[in-house]
Amino acid sequence: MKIATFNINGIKARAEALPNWLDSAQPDVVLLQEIKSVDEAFPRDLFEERGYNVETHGQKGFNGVAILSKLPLEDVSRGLPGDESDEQARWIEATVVGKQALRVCGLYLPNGNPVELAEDGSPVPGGKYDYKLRWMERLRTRAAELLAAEEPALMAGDYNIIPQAEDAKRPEAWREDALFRPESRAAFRRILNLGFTEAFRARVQGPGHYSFWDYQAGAWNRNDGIRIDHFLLTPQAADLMRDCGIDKEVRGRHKPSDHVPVWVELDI
DNA sequence: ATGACCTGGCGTCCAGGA
Repeated sequence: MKIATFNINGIKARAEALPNWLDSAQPDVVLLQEIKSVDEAFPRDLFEERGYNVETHGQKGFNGVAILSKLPLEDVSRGLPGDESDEQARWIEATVVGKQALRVCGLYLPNGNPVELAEDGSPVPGGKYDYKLRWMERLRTRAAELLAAEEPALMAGDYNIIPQAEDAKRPEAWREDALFRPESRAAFRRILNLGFTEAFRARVQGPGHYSFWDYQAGAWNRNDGIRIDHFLLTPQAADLMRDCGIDKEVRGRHKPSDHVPVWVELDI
């Protein structure tokens, strides 16, 4: 089973590029981020006519996540638990029903910029960086529950986290950025250290592997990228992993998103 | 050498992104 994550930066703007990629890559399951659409406006037909079941968790203008699956989806849940007042659409999960069940969670982790810190170095409450770190605390809680179930499960999406210096072409440029600051990376490691496998780094070592290139300043042409889209696998899912990769060439196609798809192949 | 983008929205500029 091939499962992909893809931050599409607006479903309307990707109404051609996304189906084209689906037709060439043939993923069984796709976790989408930044659909930037309400549920009613999501063009389900584009995907249903290709044999996908569609589940969305949309929001007007910003954010928004969705799941496409050629296999049936059950027990769909929308919104990251832990804060009833959080109205941002950044989390959706469902069980993919095949020979063996697979729980998939799609996430769009807050960017966190601008970083606002108090004099003691703590994030200013109510600020965007504070929201990011608090969201990651809630993510850790949900992650621990997934591990406790001891079943094949994964959390994939746009984490807005550059895990290590080798995951950026110019790490020094990101030193003070919410994507690379020590608190952000530590929060990511705390989740990993619960017992997840970061799929890409289990397969590929070394620098030069990115999943995002800014539209500005010719970042793509200079390969000035960062790796911020990740797959975290429970041990039961990691044991099933056959391969993992990044569809880099998608960034060079017509009217691309600024992110490219990342995928895993599971023996399930 | 320098500068440089894209998306959605009660829109023709703004907010948000990374």
